[in-house]
Order: sequence, then C-alpha cells, then structure tokens
Amino acid sequence: MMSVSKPTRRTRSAKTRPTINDVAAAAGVSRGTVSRALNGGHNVSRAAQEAIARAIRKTGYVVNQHARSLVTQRSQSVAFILSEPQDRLFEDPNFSILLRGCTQALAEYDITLLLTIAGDSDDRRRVSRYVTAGHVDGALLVSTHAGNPLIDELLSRDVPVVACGRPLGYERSVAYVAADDRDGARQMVTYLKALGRKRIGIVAGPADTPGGVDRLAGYHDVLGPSDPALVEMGDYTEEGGAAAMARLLERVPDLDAVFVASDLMASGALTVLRQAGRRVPEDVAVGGFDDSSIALSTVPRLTTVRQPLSRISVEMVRLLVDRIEGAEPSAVILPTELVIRESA
Amino acid sequence: MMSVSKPTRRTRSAKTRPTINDVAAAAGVSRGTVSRALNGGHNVSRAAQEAIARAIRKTGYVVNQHARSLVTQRSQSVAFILSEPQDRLFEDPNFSILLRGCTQALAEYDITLLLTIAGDSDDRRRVSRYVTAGHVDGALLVSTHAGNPLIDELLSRDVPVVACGRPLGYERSVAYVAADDRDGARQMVTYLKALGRKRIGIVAGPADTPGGVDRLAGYHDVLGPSDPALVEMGDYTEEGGAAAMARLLERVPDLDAVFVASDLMASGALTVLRQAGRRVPEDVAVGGFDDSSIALSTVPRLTTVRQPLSRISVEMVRLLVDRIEGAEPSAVILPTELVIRESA
DNA sequence: CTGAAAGCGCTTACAG
DNA sequence: CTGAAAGCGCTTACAG
Repeated sequence: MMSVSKPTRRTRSAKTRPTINDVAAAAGVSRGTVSRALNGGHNVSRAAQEAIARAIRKTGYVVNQHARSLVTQRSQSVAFILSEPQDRLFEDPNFSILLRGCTQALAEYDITLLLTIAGDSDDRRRVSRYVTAGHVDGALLVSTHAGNPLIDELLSRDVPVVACGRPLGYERSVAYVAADDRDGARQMVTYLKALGRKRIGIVAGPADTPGGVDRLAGYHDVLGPSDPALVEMGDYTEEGGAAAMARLLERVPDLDAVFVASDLMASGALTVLRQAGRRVPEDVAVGGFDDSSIALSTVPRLTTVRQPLSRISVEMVRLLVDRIEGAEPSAVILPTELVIRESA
Repeated sequence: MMSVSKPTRRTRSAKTRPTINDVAAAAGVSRGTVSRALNGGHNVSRAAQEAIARAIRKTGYVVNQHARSLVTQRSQSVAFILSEPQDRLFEDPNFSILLRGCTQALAEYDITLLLTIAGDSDDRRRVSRYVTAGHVDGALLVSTHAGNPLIDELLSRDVPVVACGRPLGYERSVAYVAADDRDGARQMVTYLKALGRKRIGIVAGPADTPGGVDRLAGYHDVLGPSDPALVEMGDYTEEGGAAAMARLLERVPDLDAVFVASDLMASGALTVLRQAGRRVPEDVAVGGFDDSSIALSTVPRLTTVRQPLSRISVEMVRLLVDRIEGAEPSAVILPTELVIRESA
C-alpha cells in the first residue's frame, strides 16, 4: 500500500478557507451567534441574522463538516452498501430505482447518500473500515444473499442498519423493509392455476436469499407439495434463468406454465422457450417477479408481480433515521401486486 | 426540508466509542505516542508499539476520522461524480469499468471512493454542497456533455478535479485523462476505406461532447469534407443510434459502411440494418467505438476501437492525487486501438 | 524515543 | 437575544 507523501505546498490551505470566526468578525457578532444562526436560527435577532447572511456571502463561508461532526457526532450521511458483485448492480434495474429512491428520501432529511460497493472481501474490508470509522451515521444494506459477514461487523459496532429484503437469520436484530414476496408468489400461482394450467413449474431464486425462499413457499402454498421435478433454481441472472428453464423443459416436456422468480430470469426463460418452439402464452404461460423495466421490453410483455420499490426506499430511509435516533429495529412488509400483461 | 429532531437517547453515544485516550491509558503511554504509532510508527519503540497494538485490540479502538480530518485537513476520500441522468450509468458498461478501476487505484493510496450522481440540478446542488463542504479531498468528474455548471463551482472552490475525457472549454484549467478519440476514428475510417468501401457514413455523438467532436474530426481527417448527407448525429443511447441509422439509410440508400461513434449506438444501428434487410458486413460494414462488452454480444460481433479504460482509471487517480498534493493541472492522452471482428 | 500542550473549526450548555 | 468558555478526538511541533 503506497502512502501519500507529504505535500510541499498545499493547494487548498494556501488560501485557507474562511472559518466561522471570519464570519463572526465580519458580522460583528460572536462565534456562538453565528453557529446558532447556522443551526436553525433560534435565539438570533433579525438584525444579527441579516448581518450574518451578508458576512457569509462576503466571505464565501462553507461550514467545515469535520469540525461540526466532531461535536455533533453526526456526519449527515449514510452508506448505501451494495453487497453484490458489481456487475449485478448494472444488470438489475431494481437497484437503480432503489438507489434513486433512497437518495431522494434522504435528501428530505438533508442526509447525503454514499454508494459503496462491497463485491469481494477486499471491498468489504474497506467498506467496513469506512463505515465503522464513523464516517456515516448508518447504513442501508442491499444484498440478496444470506451469511454476509458485513452484517455481524456492523452490528457489533452498533452501526444503525436497515436491510432491503428479509435478512435471513437476522430478522430480529436488524431492521428491514421487504415486499410480501410470499403473497406475491401466491397471487401469481393462483392466477396461473385459474387460467386452467395443470403443469405449473417454478424457477426459484437461490435458497440463501429471502426471495428464493419466500417465493417458493408461496408457490407451495397454492400447489401443495407438488412434483419436485417442477422445481428449478436460478441465480437471478438472465443466463441463469435460461439455463434453469432449459433443464425444466427437458425434465417436464408437458409443462404448460412457469413462475420465474425474477423478471431478469424470466427474460432468459422466454428466450429458451422461443428456441424450443414453445409459444408464450399459448403453450406455456410465463409469470415473472419484480415488474422491472425488463417486463415491458420482453416479447411478449411479462405478466409479473410488482414490488413497490419507491415505497420500499421511503420506508427504508424512515426506518434508518429512526434507528439513528435510537429506535429499536423493526420490520416493514409492503404488499405486492399482480400485473397482468401478455405472457400469461 | 424536514430536519431530524433531537434524539431522546442516542444509540451510539450510549456506549461511547473508545478514544485515543482509552488506548493510551490501557497501553501506559501518552496520547501523542499512540497517535505516532497509528501514523506510520516513526519514533515509537518496539515495546510501545506492541503495548499499543494490544490496547487497540482490547478496547476495540477505531480512529475518529472527523477528528483526524479536522487537523490533517484531509478526509482520505474523493468523490466520483457522475453527471449524467442515472439511467445512463446503468446502460453504459464503460462507467462500470471506470468505477471499478478508480476504486481499486484509489485503494492503493488508502483513499475511499464515494459515488455521487448528479443527474438533475437538484442532485447537482446537493453534490456541490457536499464536495465543497470539504467532505472529500478531490473529485473525479465523469460526464460527457460540456457546459456542466458543476465544473465552475468546483474550480472556484479550489477543489482538485480530474475529468474523464477532454473537458470542452476547460482544457487549460482542469486536469483530464482522455483516450485519443480522433486517432481512433482515423484508424477505423482508414480501415473501412482500405476494405474498398466507397460510401462511408458516420453516426457521430453530440457536438457538445468531446467524443462527438473528436471522432467526427478523425472521420474528416481521412475522408476530407465529404458529403454532408453521410453525417448523422446520435445521443449515445441504443435507441438514438437506431434512429440515426434509419435516417442515414433513408438519405443514402447506397451506403456501404458506417462508423458509429459508440458500441451502444452501433448495437441500435445493427438492429435497424437487419430490419432493412441489409447484411452486415456484406452490404454495410459497421464500425463501433469503445470496445465495451456490448461489442461481443451483438450479431455479428463488432469491429470497434478500444479505449484503454483501466489505464484511464489509473491515470485519473494518479493525476488527482498529484493535484491534491498541489501539482498543476495536466492532461494525459492515451492511445486507442482498432479491434477487428465480424461487423467490418 | 516520549510527553505536555496547542490547536484544528465547530456546537452547546451556561450565565447574563 | 447574546457572548465567553468548555470540549468534541485527534495530530504535531516542541522540548526533553
């Protein structure tokens, strides 16, 4: 690890930034008054307020956040930790929407969102160090897989955390917001059944993800134990969905419907079905999950289950702010909704 | 704008984090010695080093970065500012590679990368405030369009900045790293010409982007003024590339080659050519630009111009660290390379 | 090699 | 409504 050598002459300290003292002097008041004016303006006269506003403009003053944070113990920023290989981020439109939603919801509280990617263990170490060093007031954790070592570290450091999706194994200890995956799956499978389909397969997500577990459970809620040959597993990628569909088709040639546990995987499944000469939905009805942008670009367009992503963001942020304020961890489960299009 | 109300009882200060004083006490040395041990270990005896290491383990001490930054005037973090609508980020694989490359290069210097997205003017205000408040030591600016108001703000605040790609209008004042777009375009068009193609069109990028300007210039370097009907403009999206290709084809039905200024646009162009019944490369040879992952997934695979993205990341980081240390802005132009596949 | 002390730029009771 | 003062947790000359 290289280390940055000592600068001969610092660019920025050359013209040292104005401090609160400069503002106080220019406004003819004390430092304390300037600080009060900066923090809500309680107990500051109109005259002082105005003089201070002028002085700030004149000096070009910007608060030094490090100094402020040192005393308030707050950084007014939170980390958005993405515990996935980076490529995933760029493949799954859900992440993008979630990211944007959280950024906006946080802005309401004047909190900045810092995106950190913890794809491999090196990243994770760096992120963990950064977060526990008190750079941020809390963390939004977005990952699909269970057994993330980051959770334990954050928990042991008392970093307020809110997870997106049920954090398998940590349901009691970490706050989270999740869509009602199980009920969504139930709705979809009930619908496929109502369509008169007899051989309904499933491409489930990995068993160490809440979506993998809950959507499969919903499927079984409706169909009972069912034929194990009808159950396949994908890894939430397009290729994974395609591969799972191919296996399913080979094993169950008379399949007439399939519930694929994510739109991205469903897109891969559609390709395989087309190549196999199956018409969708005539021969095989296909249901997805997420109602992401992909659902609209597939041919035919996907019947799917909508996750209320923007509400999820808002609730995650609310929970995190509460946690930072000292509230106990709690969970929010949001309803899902069947969206019927052409694929089923 | 809501403001976070005062906590009744703070989660974290409840069990107040250990400070350097706790470590000093546990190790039986002074605060100064602990600090020296933490910062390189110069002038600290072996015995003291070891006692301090033990004390740190025992207390679970983690440095308070705010306190450190307050005195060093360094935050050991830089912002990666993406000045594009967010969707772009997720569509263009180049950004992903650049992001990863910069993260890793910065890690060598023990600097954390913070991704900030400045898509609309609201975002921009927030990012600007964050950056100029001294949260970060510098910024990596990634945007394609000229006239970004953020540049002026950062410059006036003396924030060290390094841009990715030639910052139109700021070539003198901001450091940047760019690929040699013009030469890359020259290589491509020279190659298409050598193939015996007579009617070579171009789908250029927007005129307010360096890629838009330089790649078109390279085209003209080889072909001279040429027929204006052969020149079309796209917006670097897949749909934009498709639309531009359609216009070009309508205007110049005997077109036998086209240089499309980005792989993503080229992918759209290929779709349009296929729909128009043109074979690629037999009827129309197609050249792209970027050598992004898309170039391998199109049918046929794209002949394109490779940008040395990982070298670009490394150079950007090197330049930024230099800037932070007080060096003057400088520019690095990296060579591009023709990659021949099936589309031309 | 080590410790005592000043100081980084702020906020916040406290006394008026 | 306002100012003086303490203190947040660190680093860094300085003197030894």
